[in-house]
This record gives sequence, C-alpha cells and structure tokens, in this order.
Amino acid sequence: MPAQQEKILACACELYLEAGLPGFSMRKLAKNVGVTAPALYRHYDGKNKVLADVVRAAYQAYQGYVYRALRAATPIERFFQAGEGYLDFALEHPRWYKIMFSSPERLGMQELPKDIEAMGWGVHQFWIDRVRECMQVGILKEADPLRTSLTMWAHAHGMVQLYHQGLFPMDQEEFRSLFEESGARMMSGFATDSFRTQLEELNLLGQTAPQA
Amino acid sequence: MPAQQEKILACACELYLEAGLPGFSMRKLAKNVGVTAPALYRHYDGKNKVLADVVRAAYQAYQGYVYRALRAATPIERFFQAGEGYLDFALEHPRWYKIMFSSPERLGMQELPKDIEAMGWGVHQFWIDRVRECMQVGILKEADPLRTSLTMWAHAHGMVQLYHQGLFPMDQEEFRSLFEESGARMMSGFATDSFRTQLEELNLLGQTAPQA
DNA sequence: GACACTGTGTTTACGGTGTTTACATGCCAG
DNA sequence: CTGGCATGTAAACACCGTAAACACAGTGTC
Repeated sequence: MPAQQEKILACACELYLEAGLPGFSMRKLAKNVGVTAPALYRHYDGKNKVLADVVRAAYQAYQGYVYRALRAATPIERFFQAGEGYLDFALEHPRWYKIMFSSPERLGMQELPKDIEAMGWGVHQFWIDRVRECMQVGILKEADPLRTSLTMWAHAHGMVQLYHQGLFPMDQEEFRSLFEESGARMMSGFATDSFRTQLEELNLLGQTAPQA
Repeated sequence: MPAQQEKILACACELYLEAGLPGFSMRKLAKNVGVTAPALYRHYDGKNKVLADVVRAAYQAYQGYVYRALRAATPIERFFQAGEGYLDFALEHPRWYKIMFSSPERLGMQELPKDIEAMGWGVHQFWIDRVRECMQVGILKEADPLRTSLTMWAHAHGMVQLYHQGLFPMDQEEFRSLFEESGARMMSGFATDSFRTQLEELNLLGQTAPQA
C-alpha cells in the first residue's frame, strides 16, 4: 500500500472516529491530509472505497481486542476472555463497532465487498471455535457449535446495539454487568449441569431478582 | 395534526421506505408532495423533525404487527404470536425496522426525542409483560421478567440485525426457521422442565444437528 | 539536452444537499 | 375594503461527491 494512500486512510479513520459517518466528508478528509479534495481521487476511487478501508481497519482493531484471548490456557478462559474483549471493544470504540456491523446501504453501497463479508464470517467462525472447544471439554452441552454460537453472538450483538441506541438508561458499568448477567442467563440453557451450577454460584443468573 | 403536515408525513414515509435513509432528501420529498423544498419548512422544523415523525410511524406499524397477538387466549399463544409478528415485521419492512432501532447519530440528531425513547421502552415493556405472564402460568421459570425479556429481546434484535446486514447467506425462509430454532435454544434455559420437553418435541433445539 | 510519459497535485465546474431570506399570493376577520 | 396570517415561491448560501482540464516535477529514453 503506497505511503500517501496509507496517510489518507489514517486520516480517514481519525476523521470517522471523531466525526462519525454523517460528519465524514471527502473535503474534510482532504483538509486533514493537507491536500484538496480531488487529489484524494488519485489514491482512492471515491468515498465508498475509503470507507471500505475504514471498515477493514475496524475489523483489525476488533481482532486486536478479541484474538488476545487465544493466549489463555483453557477453552473456558479463552471463551470468557474473548467475551470480555468483545464487550471492551464495543464500549471503548462504539464507532468502530457500529461501522463493522453497518448495513451496506448505510455505507452507500449496494453490496459489501467480498473480503469484508468474509471478515464478518470470520467473526462468527471465531466464536464457533470457542463454542466447539467448550463443548469438547464438557462445559457446554454437545450440539451444533455453529448454531449455538450464532445464538450467543446474536444475543451479544443485540445487547450492544440496543445499548448504543440509548435504549438502556444506564452507564457503562451498569451495562457491563447487565451484559454479563444476560449472557450467563442465556448460556445456562447450553451449559452442562455442572457448569450451570458454577454459573449459579457466581450469582450471575439473577433468579431471585426483584420484579419490574 | 394539520392536513398538509399529514400529507408531508405520508409522502416522507413513502419516500423513506422506497429510497432508504441515504436517498431521503427534502427536495425529493418536496417534489413528491408537489411543492418546493422551502415550503416544507412551514410545516416541519427541518429534516430531523420529519424523520422523527417517520420513526414514530415506524413504531405504529410495529405495534400493528405485534399487538394483535394480545387477542390470543393464553399467555403462551400471545408470546409466540407476538414473536411471529416481530419477525414478520422485521422481514416484511426491513427499512421500518431499521429506522426504529437507528442510533440518534444516524438520524442526524444528538439525542432521540423523549417520546421516541419512550416508544423504545414500550417495546421492551410489552415483552416484559409477555414473559411475566408466561412465568405466572409456569411455562418459564420464575425470575426477573425485566431481565429475562431483555435477554430474549436482545437475541431477537441481534439475529435480525445480523441478517439485515447480510451476514447470513440464506433466504428469508431459511432465516425464519433459524430464528425460531435459535429462539427456542435460548429459551430452553428459561423454560420450566415441562415446557422444555415440549420444545424438544417440536425438534426446535437441534441437539443432534451436524457439526459445522 | 530534448522529449515524452507518469504521478500527483490544482482550479474550476456541475449537480445535489439542508436551510435561510425575502418576496408574493390568497384567504379570512374585522 | 383592508390588515393580518397562512402558505407558497425564487434566490441565495454553504456544504457535499466527483469529473474534467490543466500544471508541474521527476524519470527514463533517444
């Protein structure tokens, strides 16, 4: 990747992270780079292509938060550390999280580039692997890891989306514990009996919480 | 609500539904209404206010799909019919679904109007009620209905979002059965033993599905 | 050295956007 | 009839993405 293109991309990421998608324009980007807008077109074939590279950078940032969990020793540690990394990423970089899971329409494209689509599937594949190894060591009940991890991912993604939209009137710390508790509640259906007992001992299932 | 404002809103909904958020402009809206753009400002204080009313209309459409479930006789029927209505709405009107759960930033606002926020909480409250009455008749285990329904809602919302983003390479029918199966899997953790047996008999839990 | 080519920038321009201002028109109450 | 009000218009401003034409510096070749 040529140096000037890299510089443009770096400025583009910075601009997107501080101004969001509606505040992202080629003219502002050009000013940040130190050139005029049409010059950007020497290096990028339009705004969409710049944004596509910002999405790729978002996936890279995501991977930095989640893949470090692979250094843990056991499947269950890898699973929980990855979950923590997922939540950290979603809370510390909401704009990066949002652009990763933006529909093509929102980015002004008809279809996502194939390699970005593949990155989305990669996120899923990672969780399939975590779930599979948890099944192998008897923490989760034997089942289809693909479908089980999909259920878990959808839950986590939905929680984050609803929080980002402002539907939970609470601060980050409260949401964090809500997220963990909700995840544990959901997982109690997939967990083996012995692991479910562990979850209950962590007081994460909230079986005796007050009525709303 | 004055007649002309109503006409503008109707055209705005139509325009949004067929062109999406990026294709929605005050000038196009004005042309559809049969007027020039500045005339819209006599009735609406800017694009944001129009969009806010489109969001309100989206919530109304949502309610039409989900509230009819309240006519069913038993809590369990109300729960499942509401779930079906939720999915129908999400699949038949993806743009309405998307704008309901768009972050304020995407709509060009800093904060959502209070009444729209309240509509979001209303969606949650509806599910709290469904879950509570299922607990009362012994279909779901006794627990905090607020938190239990939140877990369920987040799961449903996450599934829909990931599907809308194109992360599931499948058609609507396949997704529909995936959604139901995933919901049943998640609910198996909240269900009483007798109800879980029912779910298993419906072959919804996919315990013996193939590996990925 | 002269030349052409290539890479990279610029200026200018076109059509689109949200929105404001100033002006016109029609209608209705006093 | 007339003033005021509701409602439209045209013109303008400041942005936006992007295309076309032009400028210039570096490089390789004859």
